[in-house]
Amino acid sequence: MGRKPSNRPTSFDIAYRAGVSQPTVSRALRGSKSVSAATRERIEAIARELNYSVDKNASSLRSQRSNTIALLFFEEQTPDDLKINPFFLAMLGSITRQCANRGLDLLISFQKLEDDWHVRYQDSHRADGLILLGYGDYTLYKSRLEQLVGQGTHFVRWGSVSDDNLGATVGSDNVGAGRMAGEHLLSLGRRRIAFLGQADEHYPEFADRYRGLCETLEAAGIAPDPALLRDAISHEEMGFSAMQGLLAEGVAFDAVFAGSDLIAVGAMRALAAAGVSIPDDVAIMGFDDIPAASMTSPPLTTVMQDLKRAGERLVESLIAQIEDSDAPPSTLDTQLVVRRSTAGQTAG
Amino acid sequence: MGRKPSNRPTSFDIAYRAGVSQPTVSRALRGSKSVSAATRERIEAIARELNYSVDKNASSLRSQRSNTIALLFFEEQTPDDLKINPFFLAMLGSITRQCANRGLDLLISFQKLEDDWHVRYQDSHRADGLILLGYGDYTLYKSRLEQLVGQGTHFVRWGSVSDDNLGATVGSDNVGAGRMAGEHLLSLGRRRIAFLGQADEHYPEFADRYRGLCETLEAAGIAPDPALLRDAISHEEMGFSAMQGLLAEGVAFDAVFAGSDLIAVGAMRALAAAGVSIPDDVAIMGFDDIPAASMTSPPLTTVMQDLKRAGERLVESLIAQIEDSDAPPSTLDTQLVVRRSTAGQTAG
DNA sequence: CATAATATGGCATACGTATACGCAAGTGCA
DNA sequence: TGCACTTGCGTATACGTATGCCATATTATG
Repeated sequence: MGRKPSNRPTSFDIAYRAGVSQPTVSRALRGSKSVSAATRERIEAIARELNYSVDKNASSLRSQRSNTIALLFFEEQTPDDLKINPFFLAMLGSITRQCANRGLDLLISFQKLEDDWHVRYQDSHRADGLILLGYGDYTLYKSRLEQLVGQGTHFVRWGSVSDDNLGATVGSDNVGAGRMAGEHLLSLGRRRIAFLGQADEHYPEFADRYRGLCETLEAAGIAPDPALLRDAISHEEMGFSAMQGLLAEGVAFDAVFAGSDLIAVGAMRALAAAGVSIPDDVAIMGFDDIPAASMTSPPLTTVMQDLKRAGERLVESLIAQIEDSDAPPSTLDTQLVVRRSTAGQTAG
Repeated sequence: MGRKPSNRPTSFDIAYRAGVSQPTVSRALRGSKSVSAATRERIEAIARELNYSVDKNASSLRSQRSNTIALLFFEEQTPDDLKINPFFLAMLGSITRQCANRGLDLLISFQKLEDDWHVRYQDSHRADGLILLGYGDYTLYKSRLEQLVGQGTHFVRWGSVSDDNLGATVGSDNVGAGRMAGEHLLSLGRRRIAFLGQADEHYPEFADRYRGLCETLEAAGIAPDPALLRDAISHEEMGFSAMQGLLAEGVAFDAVFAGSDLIAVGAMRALAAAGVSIPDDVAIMGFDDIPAASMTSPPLTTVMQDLKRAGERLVESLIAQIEDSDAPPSTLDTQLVVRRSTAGQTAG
């Protein structure tokens, strides 16, 4: 192995040149107030000159703090495929930026929901806390969360805020977004609105979105029709087959609210294949505003989540938890993005 | 700060219960051959029972090996926007999986090309090596690479393999892919093929793709027309304006080869806005096969890079370099994905 | 002027593991 | 039986930093 004698400077080297002790170097570089400004500046100059940087491993070992957080993605069933939910990928950018701003390192990993990921990070002092992202059957997910809580592991997750308080949760206001979607579709004169997405306890986010839709319908005096609710998890294929099923049954509908953009994209394919015109015959909207949403034909109306703030809150919340064991749940507003898939007859 | 007395077990605890010394525990868990099978099994059982896991910081400090690699993304000019090139995001999945398979942790970070990212990782023993991903002005990039080489930092980068050997490089066969694209368009009877992408020393990958195209044209007895070469870096807006420029000049062309899918998508918008029919008037193809490529209208013909193997090679190559200072460059084959944007008149 | 309170920085040590070295017991061979 | 060699493990120590505690110098306070 090409291990050189490693003339990498240590804090002792800096100390020697600065004429101080090693602990003083450590204190100076960490900004301790018990080092005079003059001494600190001298030390900083020498450190810069020698290209010194604190050894992360030694520092973390001694201080028992890694200043690192781990970002864990889940896939329901890893289909040996490398596709990642584009929505979570988009959030990655925001989280990364937050971590950088706060001087935290970010470790990332993809996990199968059923694996033993929960013991790996904090026990080994790799990370001070975890951020969990991923759709997946919540009843399975939940057991893992309970173990994390039991271990005292710090974590935040992205998800439905309303349910049981297992750890800190940050999420969009899914019920509100569902209402907003319903109002939008109603305002276009649509009355028979189908929902594609598994709206039960296994997928609380979908359930919340559906609930918002139902609330709006009921407020308008329309009884939600169970025949217009079709299960689908967040994959294009699921959206395609869910829509095929709906069409096959011959149930009448004039609008579709898909639980995610991926589902919507699949559904649009099925509609196109069946010769249904969008939005003339059927208006359709999705959720997430993934990059592809603006490229479908027609471009897809959707609900945009506030990714930037999501990343901020997730990181902030985790840090709060690590430092004070206090992290209130946090709900984010969403925004409707109207495109041609729900445009009135006038729009091009 | 909620720091508990930390009853987390150490290797001493395991040693005590197993009736052996601490070093024996360490050896057993690392699979050293100088521990008998019986002893190892006993130790492993106890470790499992106590939920012990090796302290990463202590281990890395002592062994001077972090078993971590850092993945660095570059953006040319971070537009305060959180959008990341979808092609690189897709590669993330592959790299992550490779790292997991090899028991490596993966640190990720986004950098501005002009920042001082190059000193941060290896010096501090955060990571054993770097994987660099990103488009960007190569003349600027290059100076950073030279510094990395000077420091003796281990790194691999994704890029154009043909040029100067600054560190290990893994990349697609861009020249070959350019040829393939040219042949495809020629086979459709197109003769006036525009190229959108900055094909100079600043962007070697685009230059390679363009070169492949030119080689094919020349082999067919067609002289490449400089008027059909338009600069564009990999952003949708650049593709849009490049195409607008081309249209404004009134140069005749019947096909477009875009240096990336993002450029192609932008160009398609400009074509659509100008009332040019795709593919009847102009055939267009891109490069990368990003998820959105299949959703444009018409769906975009493109060149698919082998992401799975790319991730494998990048990680393998980096490990080889860390262990033996040996890492040959590696070129990957690409594959043409024909969709309707270049389909013959017959196809739907 | 005496005493107390700060400010500054040194000394000793701990964080938890991995490895060079040595030692004892066991094995093979003559 | 004697010797070289291997197996299996303990002893001692190093990796590089951060921090509790103490000593000295400095200043404030009466």
